[in-house]
Amino acid sequence: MAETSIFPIPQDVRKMFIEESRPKEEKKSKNSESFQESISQFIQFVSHNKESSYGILSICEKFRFQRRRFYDVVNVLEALGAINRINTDSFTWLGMDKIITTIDQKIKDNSIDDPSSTLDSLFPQENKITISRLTIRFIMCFIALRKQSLSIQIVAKFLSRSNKRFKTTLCKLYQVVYILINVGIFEKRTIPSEVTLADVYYSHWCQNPISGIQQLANLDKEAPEFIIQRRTVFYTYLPTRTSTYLSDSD
DNA sequence: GTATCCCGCCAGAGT
DNA sequence: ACTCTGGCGGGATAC
Repeated sequence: MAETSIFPIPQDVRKMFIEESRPKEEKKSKNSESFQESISQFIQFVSHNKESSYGILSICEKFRFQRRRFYDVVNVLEALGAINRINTDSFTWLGMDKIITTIDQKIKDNSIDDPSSTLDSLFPQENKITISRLTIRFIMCFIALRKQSLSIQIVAKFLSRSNKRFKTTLCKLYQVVYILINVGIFEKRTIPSEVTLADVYYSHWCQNPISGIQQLANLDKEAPEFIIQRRTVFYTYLPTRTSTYLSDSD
């Protein structure tokens, strides 16, 4: 009897199937309100405990994250600078306050407040739709437009304007929103399709005076013209005649 | 019908 | 070879 393998014994039980194989128990409702809980409990935990580093696998188990989902959470938080990945299986928690810093830096690096920056220059092509890049871009939309609320549909339409991957972009934006709501960056949604930036962040990123330009009123009304201009372009990306159903293309 | 988001396949990257 | 990562988007569910 050579190697073959009647049945390869799961040598590494620790990994794989942390959650993947659990839905054996009949149908058990339909969804997992646990994902939300997992996220907030995780944030809670990690904000208090000041440990040098955490293991991805152990966190998954501890908070019952489906592995695939935890990667999403980590990527979003890492993009925002709250987490730093050390290596496979471990990361450090830098803190929620790092988010402000991270975005502030992006604002500078990308000349978001430069009147000569147009929407197209600020949001270039994007073939791979990574959740981390979408996270940053989405937040940048609020800042570039100086808006506290945006329609997720239009944002998806706008961000996918070149790659034609509306469906995928929209799905991912929803994932990002879902996570960021539980992290406190976005507020709970009330109006369908509308996503609102939490006050603290809105006032920090969107109500600060723009460098060169005159002080601006924090009202949607009296924004500098270049902001108005961007908004005009942005709202060109029509209110999709709905369709999560029309997969990509078109 | 539309808005949300659950879910996991499978292709690449990493070791 | 293997495992780890995460792009991708079908399709179920909620409203």
